[in-house]
Amino acid sequence: MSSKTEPTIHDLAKKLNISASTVSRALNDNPRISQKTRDMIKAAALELGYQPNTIASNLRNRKSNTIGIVVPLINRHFFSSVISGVEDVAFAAGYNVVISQSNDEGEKEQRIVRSMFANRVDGLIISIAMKTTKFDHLQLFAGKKIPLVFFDRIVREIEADRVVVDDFNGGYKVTKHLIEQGRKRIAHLTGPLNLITYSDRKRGYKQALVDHHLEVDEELIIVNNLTRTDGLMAVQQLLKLKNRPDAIFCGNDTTALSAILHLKEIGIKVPEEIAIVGFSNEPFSEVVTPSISTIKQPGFEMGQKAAQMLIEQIETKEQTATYETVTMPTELIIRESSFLKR
Amino acid sequence: MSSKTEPTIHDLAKKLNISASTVSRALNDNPRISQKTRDMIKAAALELGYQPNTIASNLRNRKSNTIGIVVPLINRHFFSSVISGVEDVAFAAGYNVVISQSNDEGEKEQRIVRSMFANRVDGLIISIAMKTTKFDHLQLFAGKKIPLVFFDRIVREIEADRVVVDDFNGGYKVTKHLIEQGRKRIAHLTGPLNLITYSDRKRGYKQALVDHHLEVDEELIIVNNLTRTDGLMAVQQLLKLKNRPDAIFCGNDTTALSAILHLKEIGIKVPEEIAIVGFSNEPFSEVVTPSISTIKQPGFEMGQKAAQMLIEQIETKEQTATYETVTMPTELIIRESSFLKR
DNA sequence: CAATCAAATGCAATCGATTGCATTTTTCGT
DNA sequence: ACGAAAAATGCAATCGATTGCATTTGATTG
Repeated sequence: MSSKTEPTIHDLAKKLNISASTVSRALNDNPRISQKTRDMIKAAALELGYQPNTIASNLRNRKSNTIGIVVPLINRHFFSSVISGVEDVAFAAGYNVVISQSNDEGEKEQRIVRSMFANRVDGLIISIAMKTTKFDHLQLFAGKKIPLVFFDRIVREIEADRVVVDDFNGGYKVTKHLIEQGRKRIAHLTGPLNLITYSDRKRGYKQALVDHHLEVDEELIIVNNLTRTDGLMAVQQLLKLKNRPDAIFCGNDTTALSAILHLKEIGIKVPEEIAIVGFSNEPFSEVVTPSISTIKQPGFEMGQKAAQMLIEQIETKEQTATYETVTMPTELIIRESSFLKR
Repeated sequence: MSSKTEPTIHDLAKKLNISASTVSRALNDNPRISQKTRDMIKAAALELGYQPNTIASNLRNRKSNTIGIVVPLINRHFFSSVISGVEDVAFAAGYNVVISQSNDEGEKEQRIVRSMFANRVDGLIISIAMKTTKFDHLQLFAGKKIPLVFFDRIVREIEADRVVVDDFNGGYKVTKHLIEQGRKRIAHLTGPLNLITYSDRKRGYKQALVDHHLEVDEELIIVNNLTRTDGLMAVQQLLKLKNRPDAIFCGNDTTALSAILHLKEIGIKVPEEIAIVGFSNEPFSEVVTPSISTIKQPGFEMGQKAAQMLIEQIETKEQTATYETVTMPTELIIRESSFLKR
C-alpha cells in the first residue's frame, strides 16, 4: 500500500526545508536556482517518487501542451496514416497527441470536440464526420482563435488552415484513365456531397467526361454513405439499368471491394465487362483478386504538414489573420481491376 | 475578436451579483440551489458562452473522468475493434477515452504511459508493445493501485485485471485443423516469445502435434517480429529446408498474407502444396485469393469487457486485492488457404 | 409578532504548480 | 571589515472549479 496521495512539490519542499517555489524552479531547471540545490532537489524527487501533476501545471499555465486530432474512423488506413504523421511531428516538438474518432457521427463529433476544448487542447486537427452539418462545436475553436487545422474533409464555412488532397484532379485522373481504357459508360459512386472531397471528385469526374466528349448521365451517379452494403446496393442498382455501365469509379476502396466481390459472385468479369477503380489505397486493395486500381493519398505527409501548421499557429504569438490551404498531390495506381491486358 | 480569456464561473457570478459557489452548484444541478436560480444562471451561462474548464475541475476533484487506452498500433483491425469496444462502454458510463499507440516501441510506450499518469487518467487499459521489457512505467499504476487492465498482450509480472483470448486453444485449433487436412510437417511462424500471446499459441501448436503423434521439429519454428518482410524472409528460409513444410501456421494475418503472395509468385500452390493459416482475422484475409484461414478474436467484446472491469475498479471504493482474468474464446475460420476441396 | 427551523446562498480554503516581486544570503572590491 | 551588487531563495497570489461550514433569507407556527 502506498501513500494516500501523490507527493507534491510542497511535500518535497517540506522535507527539504525549502520553499515550493524553489522546488518548482529546480525541477524546471531554472537558472535562478543554484546547480547544487537543483541536484539535491532532483535527487529527493527521485527518491520520493515525485511525479509532476500535469493538470495543476496546465491550469496555471493555461496551456496543455496537447493537440487533439479527430478523425471519422481510426481503422481506415488513410486516417491512421495521418495520425502517425501528426504524432511524428508533434512528439518531436514536445506535444502530446490525443486521438479520437467520431465514427462519422455528428453527435459524437460534437461531444469529442467540446471535450477537447474543455480540456484546453492547444490546437485541433480534424477531418469532419460524414453526417456533420452543424459547426458550432468548431466555432468554439475558430471563433476564439484557437489553432485549428482541417484536413481532407474540410469545412468551407470556417476559416482555418487546411490540408487537402487534390480531389478534383484525383477524380479527373481516374476518369481519364477509364476513358483511355476504352470505357464509354462510366458510373460514379460517391459520398455525401456536402463533403467537399466527394463533390470535388465528382467535379473531376464530370470534367473528364466533358473534356473527352462523353455524356454525363446522372443516372450513373449514385450518392450514399459508401459502406460495404452501400457499395453492394449501388452496384445492384446500376446493373438493373437498361444501359449498363462498363466501368464504376467508386468513392472509396470499401465500395470498390464490395462491388468486385458482388460482380465476381454473379459471374461478371472485372475488368473485362466492368472496370472498377476505388479511392484511398487501403492495404487490401493491393492484395485482392483482382487487385483494385485506386488513388493514393499521402496520408502520413498530410499529417506531418497539418501538425506543422498547427504548431506554427500555436507558437506564433501574433495572430496572423491569413489562413493557408495546402493541397497535396494524388497518385493514380493502376491495378488489375481497371487494366485490360491484350 | 473574442475576449482575452474564457469566461469563468467568477465572471458569471460577478455579472449576476451572486457567489461563484452558487454558480458552480447551479451548473451541476445541485438541489441546494433553487430551481429558479439554477435556470437563471444556466441562461446567463449560455448567453456568455461559458464553457467549463475541465482542467480546473479535474485538479480540484483529483479525477479526470478519463480513461486511457494504449495499443501497439491503432490501424490493426483487432486493436481498433478493441478501442471501439472500450469507447462504447466508457462513453455510456460518462468517461472520456484517450487513445494512444506505442508503435510497438517500448520507449514510446513509456512516454505515453507516463504522460497519461501525469494527466491523471482514472485508469488505463493497455496491450503492451512488442519490444517492452521494462515495466516501471506500468508499476506507476499498479504500485499506486490506480486501476489498470491488461488485454491481449499482458504482463505476468504485474498483478492486474486481464482480458485475454485463449491463445493456447487458438494455436491448438489451428494446428489440429491442419493435421486433419492431412498435413504432416507444419511450420510455425511466431513473434517475440516474451509476449505470452505468442508463447501460448506456440504451446498450443506443440501440444496439438504431440497429441496427434507428430514430431515437433524446432527447425520449423521461426521467431521474428511478424512484419510483412519478416513473413517473406521466414517463408524463404522454410523453403530452403531439405524437408519442406506442407503447412505454415503464421503468427498473424500480415505474415500469412506475405507468405501467400510470395508462394503465389514463385508458383507454389496454396493450399495444395503448402497450406497457410493466419491469426486475428484482419479484414483483408477474407478478400484475398486464396482467402486466408485465421483465428477470430472478439475484439469489440474484449474492449467492452476491459472497460467494464476498469470502470468497476474505478468506481469501487474498496480496493479489492483480487484480480480477475477473463479469457475470451477464439473462433477458427476456415477459408481457402488451408482447405482442400476434393 | 417573535421564535424556530428549513431552505438558499455565501465565505474561504483547497487542488498542485507557477511566477512577479520581495527578501535573504553570498560574493567581492576596496 | 563594510557596503554594494549579485546570486539564491521565499512569499503570496494566481489559474478555475469545488465544497465544508457558516450565514442569511424565508416560511411556519404558536
